[in-house]
Amino acid sequence: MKIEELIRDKNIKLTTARVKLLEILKAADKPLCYEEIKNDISMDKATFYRNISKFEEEDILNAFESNDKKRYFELKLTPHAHFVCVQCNKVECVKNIDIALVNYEINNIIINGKCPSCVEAS
Amino acid sequence: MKIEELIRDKNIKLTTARVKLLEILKAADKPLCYEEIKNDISMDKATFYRNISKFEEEDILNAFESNDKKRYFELKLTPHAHFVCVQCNKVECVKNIDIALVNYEINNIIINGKCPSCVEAS
DNA sequence: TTTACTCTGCAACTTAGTCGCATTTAATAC
DNA sequence: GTATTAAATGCGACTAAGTTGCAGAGTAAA
Ligand SMILES: [Mn+2]
Ligand SMILES: [Mn+2]
Ligand SMILES: [Zn+2]
Ligand SMILES: [Zn+2]
Repeated sequence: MKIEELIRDKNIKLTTARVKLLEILKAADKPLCYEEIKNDISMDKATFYRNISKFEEEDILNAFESNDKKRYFELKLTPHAHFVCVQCNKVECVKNIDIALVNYEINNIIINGKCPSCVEAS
Repeated sequence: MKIEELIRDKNIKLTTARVKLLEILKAADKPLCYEEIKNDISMDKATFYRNISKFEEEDILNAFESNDKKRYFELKLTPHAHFVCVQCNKVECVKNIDIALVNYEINNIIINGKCPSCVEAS
């Protein structure tokens, strides 16, 4: 999946800002928030969030609210769950978990709790 | 489980504000946010959140961040998951879902997606 | 290269939740 | 009961992630 094609397939314009943003998200091995991305992009905060919204509308990415009041973003590739540590706020991908709810449409599963190192430390 | 005993078992003072707050949370059949509670309590917003933090420290309640950027609170009784609709922001309890992660400690499972009525409407 | 429309940067704004501080209240001791 | 002390409260000011309005820049198609 090439980034440029990903954008052209959708109803949005191909800009350098968008390509850069999608490249960063594609290279990431976990969901990222604005704070983690801002130093690697030149676009303004408002533009960042407007582009994120566009990507959500176009069904390119998934987002969820973490425990630290920040929103985390990840490209919609293979569906999987996420773990968020309520102590150190680390975000991890969790494959191999499957949940089904009849008549519901599931976008994301977030598991809140303590990660192994925070469990051990407490 | 009587509210007064619940407080006395813990290392916090028994105040009318706390009793009222716990009664509301106990009577609720789903997690509630400050906005949904504020009209039924007389305590200040700061006091509300400070009490919620105390309850969390004392392991009386669970909290999670919803899609609407509000934090939802529920007494820690029988463990179960929660569904949050990304469209109408409705919060529901979901029993009968069980997830285990070795070496992790799970507090809460939040399923994000569209509820049946929002699925139908779209 | 013109035109129409989208995207962008900037600055001002919104809002759930937090913090500092002076006052009140609950719990314990006398 | 009254005194003592530490915790709880109300108020107003503050924080910070994210949003919005607007004017100018860039993209796509003709
Ligand atoms: Mn992931
Ligand atoms: Mn519940
Ligand atoms: Zn952790
Ligand atoms: Zn819904």
